[in-house]
Amino acid sequence: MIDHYGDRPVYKQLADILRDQIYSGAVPPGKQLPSDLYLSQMHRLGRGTVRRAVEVLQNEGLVTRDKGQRATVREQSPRDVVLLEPGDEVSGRMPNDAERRSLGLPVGEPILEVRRRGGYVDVFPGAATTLRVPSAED
Amino acid sequence: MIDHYGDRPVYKQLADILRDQIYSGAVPPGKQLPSDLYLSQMHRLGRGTVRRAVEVLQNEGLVTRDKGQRATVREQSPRDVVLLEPGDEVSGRMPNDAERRSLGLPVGEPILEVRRRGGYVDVFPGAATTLRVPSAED
DNA sequence: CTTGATTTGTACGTATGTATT
DNA sequence: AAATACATACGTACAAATCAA
Repeated sequence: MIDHYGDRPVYKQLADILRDQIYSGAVPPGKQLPSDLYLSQMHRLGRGTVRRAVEVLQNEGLVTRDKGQRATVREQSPRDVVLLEPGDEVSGRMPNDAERRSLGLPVGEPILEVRRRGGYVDVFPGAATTLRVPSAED
Repeated sequence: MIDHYGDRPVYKQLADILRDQIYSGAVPPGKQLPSDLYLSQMHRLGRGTVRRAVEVLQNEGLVTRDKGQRATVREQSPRDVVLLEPGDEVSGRMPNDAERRSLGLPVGEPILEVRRRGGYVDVFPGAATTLRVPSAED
């Protein structure tokens, strides 16, 4: 239940509820969350508050949102495997808006940045890429 | 200038302006952005629209926000170096709210997830960690 | 140290436009 | 064509943290 008098903001409480439903499988990948209107009536909240809650999940990479469609639970992306080389250095960061568009990334997906020995840098979508350190078998 | 009649939403236009000021060094790391009130008057926008713009930059990891303080441009974190091993696999994702708190991560910082050969998983803050593939010198 | 001003955070409501069903 | 649903943008109000005198 939503507690309007507690310390935790209402929109985070709703985000917690919806996140639990996703983690538990009650709303599995590919399925949609209820509409803004339904959630706002169900929990007696303003629509803006509901939207903030869903936005939290979007920024966590759990759901995608498209205009006119209800928020959809993200499926696990098929991962490209990229082999790393000795001396490579990996870090993570969020893309800016232009990068996200040019790489076709959904909101909530980070970038893996690989700095190669030569000095140049490769970027990969964080949730759709596995960077692998070669072992004897490779 | 903000174009109220263009296709690009106003809050993204303002985010673009502020992002440029950060990238260009006009507002360097450690310095603060102008207040909501200043920006809303300067650009003739509602405060909510300004806050959405700054939120964009927060989710990109460019600024941190704390109640009562203006948004601050993030400094480059000192990076811990972690050595990878043969067979390790690296991917990236966003933390959920609980993870972010327990790891002490700012909003907009992704997690680097390292799956080790043995099967267990280590997580590191994406912007404060360099994962290094050992080379001959190491 | 205390007070008052500034500033952010949350939550509500309303309205309009646009995409999907 | 109509109903549903999301996206944007405005406004108001109050609480809480910070800052400055």
